Amino acid sequence: MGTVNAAAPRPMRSDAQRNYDRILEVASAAFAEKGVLTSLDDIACRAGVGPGTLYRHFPSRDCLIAAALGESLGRLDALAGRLKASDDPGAALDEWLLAVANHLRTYDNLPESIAEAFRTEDSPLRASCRPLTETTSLLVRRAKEAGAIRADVEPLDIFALVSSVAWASQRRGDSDAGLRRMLALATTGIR
Amino acid sequence: MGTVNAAAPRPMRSDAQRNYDRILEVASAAFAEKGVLTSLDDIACRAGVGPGTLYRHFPSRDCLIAAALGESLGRLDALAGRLKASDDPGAALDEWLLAVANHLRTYDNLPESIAEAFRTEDSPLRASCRPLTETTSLLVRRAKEAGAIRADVEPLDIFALVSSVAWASQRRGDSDAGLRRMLALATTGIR
DNA sequence: CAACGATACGGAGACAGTCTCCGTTTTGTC
DNA sequence: GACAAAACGGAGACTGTCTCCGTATCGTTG
Repeated sequence: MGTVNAAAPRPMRSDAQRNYDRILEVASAAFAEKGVLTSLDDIACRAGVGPGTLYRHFPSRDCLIAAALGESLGRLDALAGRLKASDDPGAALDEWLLAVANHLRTYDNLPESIAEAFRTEDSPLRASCRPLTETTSLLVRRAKEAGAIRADVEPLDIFALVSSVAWASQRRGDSDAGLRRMLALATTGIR
Repeated sequence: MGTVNAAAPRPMRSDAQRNYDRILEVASAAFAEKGVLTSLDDIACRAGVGPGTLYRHFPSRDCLIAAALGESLGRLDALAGRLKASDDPGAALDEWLLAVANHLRTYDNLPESIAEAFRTEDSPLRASCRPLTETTSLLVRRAKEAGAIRADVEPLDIFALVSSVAWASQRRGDSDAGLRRMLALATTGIR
């Protein structure tokens, strides 16, 4: 073909970009303050746009959540890079799981949304978790090879375990220390 | 005083009793089929009563859930009786925790509702869990005394752990075997 | 058994949230 | 500056929650 390739993503129009940014900014704040179940119309309103505009940019709540999670995800990614180079696979996995659990607590009710997203094939929120599950898989494999954890636990089980601990600690309003404790308790069994 | 005691709970009027029963019956079926988040107006409709009637009998969704849980709770209570008499505290606790986890999976989304109920002092749903947490405390104490589990874990932590496993296994659509596996994995740490 | 007060019913409708449709406005290009 | 494409925004359809109050039913009493 003549054109370079499939999606030539022509840049957003300036007003569109501006609105996109404003919505994202307001949404992040709202999610942080009231959890991911906040009214979307309300977010649109606070961002000074109509509901239609919000839904055009982010067709579903999950899209918006996924976008708002970008920053936290970036931090996780940086950590992942460091941990992949670690020479203590057991400790690396521990640190990673704690970081993932904390990520899941970024917003109230986030664990529920993510768990739900995992039930539908093409959820944007699930897609945003991709690097997260992949890193988990890698670190689990390394830990197994190093004999730091049992050979018969699957990465997905571990992810589920961490999610559920994040869920519980959020429901209980636990502190960071509380999360750490629960996570340690729940993950003892993988060793 | 002359009267027997405080609340002389005069019996329901016959039509009220009939409606109460019908609502409960329909609600149980609806919860079992579609989870505890089903539309209450819809339940009222199917029970052949107006929304007002439903809300008079069960002022909140939690009230209705608590009432619908009665049967499962009865079964748990019977099991509790047996386990309290067991001479193997470790095994008794294991069996109990599995039963509790299964109870929490009675309806879809029940773990969320219960976790939420635990955040408000006078929730009817929380009240309905009372015998459940008490039995857990007792069995945990016995298991500690027998040296079957660590002395530094609290009953509430264990309850939270079981809840979160029930939550996760429900979100994943796990089978009974799956639940059993996850529960074993998550509770290894208490030993 | 009639009549009356207490009890309970039920549905209209207020309210909140989601999401869409389409007439209008803004943008960027020629 | 004019035109087409892109984007806006808000009215409103729809769903679910929950209440209020005029009406119906029940059970008791004379």
